[in-house]
Amino acid sequence: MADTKTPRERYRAQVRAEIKEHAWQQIATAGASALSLNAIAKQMGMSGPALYRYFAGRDELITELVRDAYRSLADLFRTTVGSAGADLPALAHALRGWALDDPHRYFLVFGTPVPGYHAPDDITAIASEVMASLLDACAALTGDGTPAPFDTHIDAHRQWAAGHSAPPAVLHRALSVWTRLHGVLSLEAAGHFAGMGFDPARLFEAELDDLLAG
Amino acid sequence: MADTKTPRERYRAQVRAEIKEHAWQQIATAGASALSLNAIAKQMGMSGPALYRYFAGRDELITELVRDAYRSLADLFRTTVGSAGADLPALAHALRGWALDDPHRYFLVFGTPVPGYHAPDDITAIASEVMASLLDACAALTGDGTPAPFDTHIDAHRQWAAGHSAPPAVLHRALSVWTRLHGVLSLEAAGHFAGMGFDPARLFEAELDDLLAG
DNA sequence: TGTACATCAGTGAACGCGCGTTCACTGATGTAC
DNA sequence: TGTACATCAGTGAACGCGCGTTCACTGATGTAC
Repeated sequence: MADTKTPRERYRAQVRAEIKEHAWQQIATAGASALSLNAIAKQMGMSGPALYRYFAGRDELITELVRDAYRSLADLFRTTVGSAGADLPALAHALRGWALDDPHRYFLVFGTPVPGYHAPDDITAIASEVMASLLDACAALTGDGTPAPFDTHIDAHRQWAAGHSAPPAVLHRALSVWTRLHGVLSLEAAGHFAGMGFDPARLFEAELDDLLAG
Repeated sequence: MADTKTPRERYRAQVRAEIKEHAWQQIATAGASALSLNAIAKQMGMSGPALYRYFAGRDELITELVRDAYRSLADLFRTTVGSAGADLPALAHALRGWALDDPHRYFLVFGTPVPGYHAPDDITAIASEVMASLLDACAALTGDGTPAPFDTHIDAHRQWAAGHSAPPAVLHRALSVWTRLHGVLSLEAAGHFAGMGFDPARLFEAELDDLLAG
């Protein structure tokens, strides 16, 4: 009873994975809006309708990709915390690597949502895993920053922290880290610094340093 | 010689404007990738090919929309500086209003660029008008912040500042303001704070306060 | 080990759709004498 | 003021394309006796 999967199940899983690989390749090239089932099938040497054996349709495939993207980020954060401890710079650099590794994947998660699309519950659960790692790293920082008026507000609305018992200053810091890193990364990933001349990596470091000192 | 435009020219300009209005409406609803010439024509009660009297094609229309969006932001910043002075909070709030007024317009300018699309020169010229207002506001701030290692780097790569004679700390601050406000605004505009419970406006204010104090 | 049956991956044709774009043409508006 | 002509907005048909998706079917793989 070493492997309860039948050969057919293993074959199915393999083809599903292959479909997703081609889907990612397509997204990396032209963005999520250009994702096409027929094009994937053609790349795999199959006919279009064959994919319907593996996914109910385009929407299900996209949802699966979003889930995998979140999952990969959550895993990355977890292993980073596991090896480097709850270290904010380590998380920040992990995030940067992940974002620049496949910018379109980053935007699939943190960019404009597909109009009319609402993420299923299990995806928001993975999202709060990511947030939990971030909160841990923020809680481990020594300086808690200066208390701001926002902190009392955030203390009253902390359900997004998913039971994390952190003081409001830490919650505030986690939000700040998220928005500020996203600010630099999304502009860099979208190519908005191209042609400006400076090195985006240095701007990222400067932002991170300020974040740690603040 | 009060108006050198012939009636035909004025009619053309009016129809062009009407086409763009419908285009914006369509973008505001479903994003830029869903923009369709045929759909616009149908909305205007015209046949599809008629639009080719006014735009060479879809690409030219989109370029025109991007230009207008930049133009509207540059004008907004200019009039803000004109009435409130080079006041960073005033610019920040103007930007926030502009972003939330039409999130998809915001993303058309600051989001993922259309794959393979490169902005013509006059658009980057308008973009540096926007940057100039931002630099003015940053230069007017009293505290210049603590000098960072990044400042020497940015001093060596300052061509994006378009001749603005600001010390490196001001350039750095301007970049920081841009990335940080974009971080909060893009996440808010894309709806990523929805369901988290707190008030995005307060987070924006907290970020701005910290930006002014830093 | 062999046979009968069920499961299921994949095909090819088809449907309906909307897209951007071209082309020849009509009919109204403006211009020149 | 009237006539001849040029300009140009808009139409309708057509082209070729790719999309997501359905359906009936073939042929291979696995299962039960």
